[in-house]
Amino acid sequence: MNTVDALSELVRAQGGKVTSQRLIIWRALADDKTHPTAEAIYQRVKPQLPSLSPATLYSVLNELVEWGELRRFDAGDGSIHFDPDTAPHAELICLRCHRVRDIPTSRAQPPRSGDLEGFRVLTRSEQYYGYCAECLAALATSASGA
Amino acid sequence: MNTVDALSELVRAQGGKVTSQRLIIWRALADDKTHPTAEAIYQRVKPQLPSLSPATLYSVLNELVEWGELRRFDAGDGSIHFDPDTAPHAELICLRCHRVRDIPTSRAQPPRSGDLEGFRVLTRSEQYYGYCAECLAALATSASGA
DNA sequence: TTCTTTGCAAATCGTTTGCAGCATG
DNA sequence: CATGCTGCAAACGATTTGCAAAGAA
Repeated sequence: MNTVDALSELVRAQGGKVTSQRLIIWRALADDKTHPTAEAIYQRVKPQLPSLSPATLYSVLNELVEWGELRRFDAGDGSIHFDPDTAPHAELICLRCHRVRDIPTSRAQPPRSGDLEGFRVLTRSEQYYGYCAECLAALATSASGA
Repeated sequence: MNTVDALSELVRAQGGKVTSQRLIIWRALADDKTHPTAEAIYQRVKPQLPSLSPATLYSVLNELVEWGELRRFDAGDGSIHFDPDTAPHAELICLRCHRVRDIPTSRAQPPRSGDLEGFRVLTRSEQYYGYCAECLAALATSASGA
């Protein structure tokens, strides 16, 4: 995600307004590596902005996603997770306990531009789905136990 | 996604039953490259199984996801999309019109196993978010027009 | 002042749940 | 025959909507 200053300019350039709600939500997201859900972000921001309505939060999150500043992904636990980290990395997602862990990705090779046909890429997302060590153990136990 | 035969064996190995609902849904998904939503799959299967309840469809889809046979991802249009294609490829997703297009990925390099700490990877997912040519044009128009 | 954004609360809609009957193995 | 699965319909919960009031430019 960009800096608060850069986002402010972006909003103004679009004829929008830099409100305190936007500022507080942007700051709450800065440098976040926890892949929070909307609910988690809400709880985090609430103390600084007790009157914040969920509708506003969703609206701000959605615009960040549309600007390519925030990434939204499905961890399979029924709710959507957000990630403001635009540095190249991948997520390891357990299909059983739905925990999410970041891992480095050595390669940051975008697809050949010839394949893109005019598409402008803003963010990339990479996920590895499988089972974490704990769940593998649990599955092995239940399999032999049954 | 695996073949119907392989899935049948997998189900039986778990003490499950190969029902006609599972078979029909599996077949409907085979070789699908359209990234359908649950709703789209429902409409596709309905004619062959008019009594199918959404609950059953979701149940079958969810177990496929947990087995690593089906991939689920967020295209930002409010509903979840599915993809049975396990061959290495990436999706190009437009943040404005939410259309999804497949592109080849030359590299299929999994992360160094040292980083995985016992995690067993079943499927990988790669998405590029941005704007398609049409939406870029529309954005340029509205920007100059306003 | 003007026009975007907020907050509220109700509405929406995709998805899940609980349970009785049914079909598979 | 035993158990897992299905269909139904209600419940659920995350996200969105509409509108009047508030605040940024």
